[in-house]
Amino acid sequence: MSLPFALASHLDLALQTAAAALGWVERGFLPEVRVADPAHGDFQANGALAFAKREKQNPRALAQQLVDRLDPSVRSTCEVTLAGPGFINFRLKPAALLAWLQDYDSEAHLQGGAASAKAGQTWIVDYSSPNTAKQMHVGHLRSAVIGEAICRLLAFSGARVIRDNHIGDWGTQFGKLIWAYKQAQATAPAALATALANEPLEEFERLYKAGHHAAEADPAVLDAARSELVKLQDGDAVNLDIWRHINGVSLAAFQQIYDQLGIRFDFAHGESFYNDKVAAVYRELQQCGLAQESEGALVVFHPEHPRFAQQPFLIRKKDGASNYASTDLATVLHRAETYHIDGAAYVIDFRQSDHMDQLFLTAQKWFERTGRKLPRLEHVDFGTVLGEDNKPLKTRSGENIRLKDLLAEAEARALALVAEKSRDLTPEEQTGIARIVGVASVQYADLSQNRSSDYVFTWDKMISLDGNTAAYLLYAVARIRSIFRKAGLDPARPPVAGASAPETPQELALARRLVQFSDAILLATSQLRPHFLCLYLYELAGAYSAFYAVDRVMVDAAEVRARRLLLCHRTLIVLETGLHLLGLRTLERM
RNA sequence: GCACCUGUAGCUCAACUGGAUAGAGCGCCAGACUACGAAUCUGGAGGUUCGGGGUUCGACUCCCUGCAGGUGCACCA
Repeated sequence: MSLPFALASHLDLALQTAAAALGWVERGFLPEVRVADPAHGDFQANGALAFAKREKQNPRALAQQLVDRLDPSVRSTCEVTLAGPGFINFRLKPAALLAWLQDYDSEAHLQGGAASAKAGQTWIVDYSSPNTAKQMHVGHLRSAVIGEAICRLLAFSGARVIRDNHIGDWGTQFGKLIWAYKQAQATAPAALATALANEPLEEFERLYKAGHHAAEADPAVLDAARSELVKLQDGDAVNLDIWRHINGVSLAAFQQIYDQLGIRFDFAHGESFYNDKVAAVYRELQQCGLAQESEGALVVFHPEHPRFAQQPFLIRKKDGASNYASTDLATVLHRAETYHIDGAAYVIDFRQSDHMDQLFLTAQKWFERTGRKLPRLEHVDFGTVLGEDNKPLKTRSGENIRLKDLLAEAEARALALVAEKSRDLTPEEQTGIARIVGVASVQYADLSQNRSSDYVFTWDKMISLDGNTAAYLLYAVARIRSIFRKAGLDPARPPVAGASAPETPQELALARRLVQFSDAILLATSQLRPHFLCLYLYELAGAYSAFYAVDRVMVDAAEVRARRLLLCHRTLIVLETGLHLLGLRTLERM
């Protein structure tokens, strides 16, 4: 017996075939197969209900007809029952569970099963995107963490994924910064050189603040700063050098954070990259009648829209300068033409929803009028990270919390816990474990929640080992690995020959959870919501812990031992695969 | 003022986009280690899903309306 990776879509297909024989497909019948409450079965099909409603017929009778036409192979793997007003329930037989588990025996095979969903597609993911000359702070966390998980989910589903860090490297902050830099160079060059050698990004940040304050106090400074900006934008060699220096330093500092989070971009095409591409945007949008002059600026209105009929999409400022609307439009075009993308996911704060809506609407009309094919554009929005006072998370003094400090504190808290719980490990081992647990906890706390809402950042809840946390999942992984280690077995080659089908309630519950991996992947990927995968992994780990508590693995009966080792091993690879998809690192022991 | 998001157990969150008896964790109560890691597991109590209407076999989910909080709305991204 061999079973497909995605059992739900397999059942879906079988039902569609049966429906076609009944002539229902033309009338719009959809099976609607989904994971069921375990009390009812493994999967359920609800389609007969909606169809019966439209056809004004008895849903239960229609469901019965469907079941009668079902291919016999379905009945050989599932118990099929009718329930309630017309639900069709499917419960996999133990032998079928075993067959699936035997087939999907490695991360590579799981991926092979999942890879058909987005095969042949190219997606670009636009995430993280901090501004240069500033340190990354807690406000940059979600885009980076969620964006990385989405990249991995898309790639796992078979897409070619391009990771683009759309950094803010062309903002107005550079005028003040360059002015202050030149000031410092003129008055205290040695101190400047030392500071830049030791903590370059901190120094640039300090310079920016100095420039900002000076400009506020003295209009002459403000003018000077503006003229530095104009010189930069006109290509002044000295200012360009300073600007490059700032960006280089910034990217290096960002990369330290990205290394901790396991992120590596394909490129970082910031706003400056699109400098020479915005003129074409102005020209085309005017030519196709989308853009118009208003109050000296170039804007796009959308007359059919309740808000954007009045609220302009401002693509060129009255002083002629570009802004992020212009560069974002240029970016859409560049990505579409250069990479032939099928879709682009913008992992950006919900506060920019208006901007994204206007961008997408404008791009859609622009592409339509110029005969281009528009890729799917998705705003993957997310809420704010709040402190326990339900206000945006800040330090006690009201500053943004630097991401560097946040991750360091997570590691420190994890270390305190590891040192307490795992006294038998060496200090080096404890530190290594804390590094992974700390960062994973931060990542998981963010990912496990529906990204649409704000979330409250609580140290205790995050690092704690109870509930839906990274540590709970990592602990489950460590316990499985521990069994193999103690038994002297290689988890890469588990001795599972002769395994019998799952039998005890806990074995069955665990096996059922395992075969639903594909559903979790599909759900998380199709909606670009990693929390669905988190929820699944948490439930899987829970099913494993329940199994572990009741069914001893290393028993004498060979067949029982083999099937329990099989369950352990498959749980291990699914947990690890899932955690890696979320961007987390996993552990041997903790 | 207009628009968008959010409102679910004391707290933090789920509920697969209209499906079956709204589920978890924390906290609280009661249990389980001389066998593979108790950082665990098993039970229990806890709900007018913000209020009020409506749509239908069926609503946390869709529509209308009110309330509360957050966010955005012409040159910063």
